[in-house]
Amino acid sequence: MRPKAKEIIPLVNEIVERVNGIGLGEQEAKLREIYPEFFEEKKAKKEEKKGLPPLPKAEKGKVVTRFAPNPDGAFHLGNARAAILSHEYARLYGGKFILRFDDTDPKVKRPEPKFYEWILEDLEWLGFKIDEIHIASDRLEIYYDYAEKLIRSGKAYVCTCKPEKFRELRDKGTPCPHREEPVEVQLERWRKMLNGEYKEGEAVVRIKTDLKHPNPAVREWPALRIIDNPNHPRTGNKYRVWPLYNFASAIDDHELGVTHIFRGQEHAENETRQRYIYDYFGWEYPVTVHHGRLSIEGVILSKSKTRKGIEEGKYLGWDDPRLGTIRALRRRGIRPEAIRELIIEVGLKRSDTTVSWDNLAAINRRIIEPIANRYFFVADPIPMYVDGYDEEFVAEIPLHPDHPERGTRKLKFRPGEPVYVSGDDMGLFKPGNFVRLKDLFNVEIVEASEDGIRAKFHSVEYEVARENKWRMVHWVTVGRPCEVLVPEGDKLIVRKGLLESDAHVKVDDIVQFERFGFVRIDEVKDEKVRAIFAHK
RNA sequence: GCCCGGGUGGUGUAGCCCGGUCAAUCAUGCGGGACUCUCGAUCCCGCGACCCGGGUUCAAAUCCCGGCCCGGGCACCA
Repeated sequence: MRPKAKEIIPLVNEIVERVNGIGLGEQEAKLREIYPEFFEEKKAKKEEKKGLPPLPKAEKGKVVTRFAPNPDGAFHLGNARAAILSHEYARLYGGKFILRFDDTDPKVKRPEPKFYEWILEDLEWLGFKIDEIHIASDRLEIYYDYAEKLIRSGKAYVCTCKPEKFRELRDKGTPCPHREEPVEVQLERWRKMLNGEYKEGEAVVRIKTDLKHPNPAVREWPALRIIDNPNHPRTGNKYRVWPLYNFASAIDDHELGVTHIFRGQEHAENETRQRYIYDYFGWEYPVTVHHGRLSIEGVILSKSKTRKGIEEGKYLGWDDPRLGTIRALRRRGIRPEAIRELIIEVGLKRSDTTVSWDNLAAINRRIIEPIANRYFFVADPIPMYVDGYDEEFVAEIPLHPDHPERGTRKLKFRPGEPVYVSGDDMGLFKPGNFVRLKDLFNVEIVEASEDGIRAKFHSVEYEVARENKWRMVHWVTVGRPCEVLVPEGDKLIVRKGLLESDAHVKVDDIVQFERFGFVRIDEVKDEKVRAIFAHK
């Protein structure tokens, strides 16, 4: 057919033209009649695409996954990748999903009590069913036990080298003087670590590895260290020997029966380290899936940057609409299903991905479009004085064009009183131009300036506006004060204006301000409304 | 410097393991149109990509070698 494309194209165009001429309902009816399979196929195809690829070595009912955040900051879209994949596969295989707080660094990445709660809250908001919750700081005795076992079996030792000295030896591939000392000596030092005879930085438990491992960074990696006065938010100063990430993770993944691990590719090398422990104990290492880093265009995800911004007063808090934390997305009116869908779409790729906001917005729009009621919000209002219509006129507009059953809202026009239109539409208000005040009537612009617009009534009928292709604008007469916070990259723009008085909105509603965009109602104080912009 | 990983339209993704069915999927975006009292939604049509070079082969996005580019790791952090 291809060589004949030139002849076919006009034919196709003609047919398309004809089909478009017969109206949508009729088109569908006709199609069902002549080609009923089409509808079934379409559905089947969609479902097939949605799913995640099968998980290697996964047995129905036996998959156990976990998500192990450090509660030192709010949960964000980047973390959500590992979390959602873990949870999704647990559900897919009828398995178990574990939340484990990895709060073993009371010093550099200090956990804070509120983040334990927030993470749980955010996961629940995302629709997670959490089967078990564990907190690493409750489990120190368990880590101690395993550490001692490793020391006894000569697989680990207590090293009291100065860090710089140790690094030097390690890089050369030579053992440090403590490595080969007898077990009794090691155990004695281990006791000294626990009872406080060594101070912070003076001793560390190391796991024996291949001294010639090509990557010096995995050689003789540290498993537990001392922290003086940890003042841990959950255990205070009860414990001063704390496991490092690799040790605690390795032990817990085994102890909790984790079968599949999802984590960022930055952890690939940690797996090599952790495997030593599995080998020493003869355990089977879980199946691991490494994914790339997920970021979203123009949104800040980094915990340290966020914290700094908050401290400097640049951000309103962890849920500032400019941020990529889950609470910030929620505050903007992004639905959990949209986040889940996005992450499933991005999938298991190992390369880093930066998705565009458009992409998330498109998914979210599809979800909220049917639920969001419509209202008129006039940003930067400008009065328009209309001559030539001397009666009161009540415009009754459906709350949602596709759902008349939800009822209507009423906007009243009173002769002699101005209607307010948006400064954003100034380009349409040129003398001699015609515009339609949506659901009210058509006017001709007589004069226009930033201070006010004079217009002349033309006609009521919508059809007149449509035939002439006149543009349509939204408007209010009396409105309640309303501001919309619009995140734009690093800036948070405040749009002030008037919201139609018949808008009975409450906090958490996701609505559409017509011709402005979808917003979530953030606060309603007396008459005043604050909303946060989600997307067009 | 040393050690991993990755490069498919503007963006994201499928395909790569097991070479042909790929003149390459789907979504988003962009352009055009239909419909509609929103510049929204819906529907239709269109645009646009296999990092580069070599090799193997009848046949390469897919296998091999080399190069380039981009991420990540190299903490007594997680």
